[in-house]
Amino acid sequence: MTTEAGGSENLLFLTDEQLRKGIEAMFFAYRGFTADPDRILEGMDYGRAHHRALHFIHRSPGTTVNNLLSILGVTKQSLNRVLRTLIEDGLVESKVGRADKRERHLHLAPKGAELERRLSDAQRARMRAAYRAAGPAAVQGFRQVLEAMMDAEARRHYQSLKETNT
Amino acid sequence: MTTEAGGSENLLFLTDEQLRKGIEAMFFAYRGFTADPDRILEGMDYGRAHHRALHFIHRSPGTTVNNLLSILGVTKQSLNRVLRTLIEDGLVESKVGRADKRERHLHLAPKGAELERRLSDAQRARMRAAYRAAGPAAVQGFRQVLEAMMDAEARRHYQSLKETNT
DNA sequence: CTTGGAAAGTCAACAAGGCTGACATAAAAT
DNA sequence: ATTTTATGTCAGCCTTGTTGACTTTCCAAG
Repeated sequence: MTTEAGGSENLLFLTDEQLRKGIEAMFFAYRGFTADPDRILEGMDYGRAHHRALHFIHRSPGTTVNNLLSILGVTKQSLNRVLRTLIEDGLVESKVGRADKRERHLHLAPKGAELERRLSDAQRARMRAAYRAAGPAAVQGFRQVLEAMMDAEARRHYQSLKETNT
Repeated sequence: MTTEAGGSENLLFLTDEQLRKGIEAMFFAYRGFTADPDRILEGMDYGRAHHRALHFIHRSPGTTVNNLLSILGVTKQSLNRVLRTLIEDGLVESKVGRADKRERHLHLAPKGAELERRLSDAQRARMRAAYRAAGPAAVQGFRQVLEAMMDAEARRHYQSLKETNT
């Protein structure tokens, strides 16, 4: 109980209003976050679910379907629908595992890598602009709060994605 | 061009890897952000869309349908489906405008206020925990980056929502 | 070697919540 | 008097999530 009603700046900002404002920030920002890729995808036969699959296959080449399922947090039926079209259309390659032939290892084919790059470029451009506008200290705080907001399992996945330069 | 390739800590962190990590943080954190209210709503006849409507009606009592549409960024048909059930079930009251009788002004009825509070309590609890874990400085950065990530119109809406104590 | 169970895939059906288009009504504005 | 605005509603479609049932493949333990 070191920080109960003492009102160090540790607690002062935790009013309901402040928390609601944070909630609204998440809501509005997430819309912006998805807006650019969504615009690119509309008209194509793909949607946000395809984008997510491409993103994580790009990030973890050779990942298995099961691993991808657990990262994305959807059912295999839901992912399969998305993955099937990506494979059929030649954006993703599915290779039978060498050690365990039940597993499928997923890689981006050139077409998939190209679409992923287009989507990612757009999304990173917005993220870069936001980072620049807010500054380096803000970015650190941004990441800290988001990480603390994740469920434990999501945080595990998040942390295990490599980052070359923190 | 004061900060081009100079590598002050202004730009060093803007590698693609860092930006991707930010993108992933948004993805995983948003899942956590919606998880608790979603759990409360499952089994009820309501979903995330109902939650959003309740939230913003609570925040702006007496708001019109058109204003709510513009905040939520959906079509009137989509909102109407949600709003109709909330009104029929007695969670939301729709009052014909006094000045302009075409408008409907929306308020939470007691039942609606109670559900909104349950949902908000859960969501605020997670936000509070994340804020506490990350600390006050991080919170400021979090909000700055999110605000910079919004589309201009969303930012307008965001900023016009009152906050008693920044 | 057989068998249990994990990994993957598929089919069917359904729900939430987006969307468009068309149309109706009331009231305000011109 | 006419047009525009705010709202509501019907019908139909799409994406992306869900459950449940079932099959095939194949590793690994008995």
